[in-house]
Amino acid sequence: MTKCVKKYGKTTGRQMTMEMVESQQDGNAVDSMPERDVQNQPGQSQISSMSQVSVASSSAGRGSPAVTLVQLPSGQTVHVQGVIQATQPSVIQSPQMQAVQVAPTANADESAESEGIIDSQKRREILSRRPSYRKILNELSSDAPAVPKIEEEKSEEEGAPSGIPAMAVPTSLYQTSTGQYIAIAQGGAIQISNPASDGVQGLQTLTMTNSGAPQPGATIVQYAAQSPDGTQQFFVPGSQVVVQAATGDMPAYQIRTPTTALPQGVVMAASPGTLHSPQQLAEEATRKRELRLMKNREAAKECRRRKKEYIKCLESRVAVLEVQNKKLIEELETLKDICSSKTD
DNA sequence: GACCATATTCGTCAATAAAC
DNA sequence: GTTTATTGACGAATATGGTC
Repeated sequence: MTKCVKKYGKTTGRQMTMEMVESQQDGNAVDSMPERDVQNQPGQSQISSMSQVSVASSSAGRGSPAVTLVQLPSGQTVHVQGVIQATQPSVIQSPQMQAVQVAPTANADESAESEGIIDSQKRREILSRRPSYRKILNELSSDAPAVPKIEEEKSEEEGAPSGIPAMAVPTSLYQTSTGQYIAIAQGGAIQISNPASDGVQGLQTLTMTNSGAPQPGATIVQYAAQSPDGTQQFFVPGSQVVVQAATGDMPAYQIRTPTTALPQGVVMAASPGTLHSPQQLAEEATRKRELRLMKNREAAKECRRRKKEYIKCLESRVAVLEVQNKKLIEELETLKDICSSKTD
């Protein structure tokens, strides 16, 4: 694997550059592509492979621009409408471009007085963030149909896919020391989510059918990292224990009645709504923080994925524009030749 | 193999935009 | 105005490649 050239240090500006360093032809999956917070994308650049872009043109009707088919190195075929197009919004929106144009004031004093305000406004505008990658890309795709849209996340919002029973809305969420998440839904269903796996594949739901009447007060989940017999245990209401088998590809869970007191390493958490003591409040705050961190963690992952997709889209666009540019140059040369032969 | 430099990945924080 | 989503920035951990 070839190394990447570091684009800039940490003390310098961290503005995103689209400058690519090396090329990689294999078209890796997004997740396998190396990145440094997308400061450099050695696995992304296809600029050097422009020679592999093939073009097929077809003329459109009168007044409408010709449609060009561009075959990208990745095998993707892109329809490019017209060689000369109306000005399109730049896909790379510099924050400076968003700076407010301040009209000159007639009164110099007022101007001086408002200078500080204007400066702060300008600074604020300059520092303001550009629209999200999803938005930029979707706007791009509305301008140019060849640009793929970043799809809205549907897997979570639209519920479980067909064939998989819909999950109950969790009322309490806990994380074990091994990184698994345990959600207790209304009705007693326990959902165990393994963050290492994808989506619902990492979810197991345990429905308590024999737990009897719920205990008054807090819903208690107790988690033991490992019991003496090599299993993971989750203690649930009704003085019962959900035991996870330690071996096997498919984790098996079993409801047991505990025979001993709480093993070492048991973590207890109380559900919201029944908090009274400062300790419980602190636990609730911790729980909320964990939830927030978990959500942000997932959001960061998603953001990075979109960013990679966005950069891939930009690279495709560069490839298309390179081809167009080449065509224009060739056309210009042809016209020049025709003109020179006529004058002779 | 040890060590170093650099690259990559990931979690977190904080600022901002967008949604409500 | 509050909540939620998004994303740049940062640092830590880890991976990778080169040199001795």
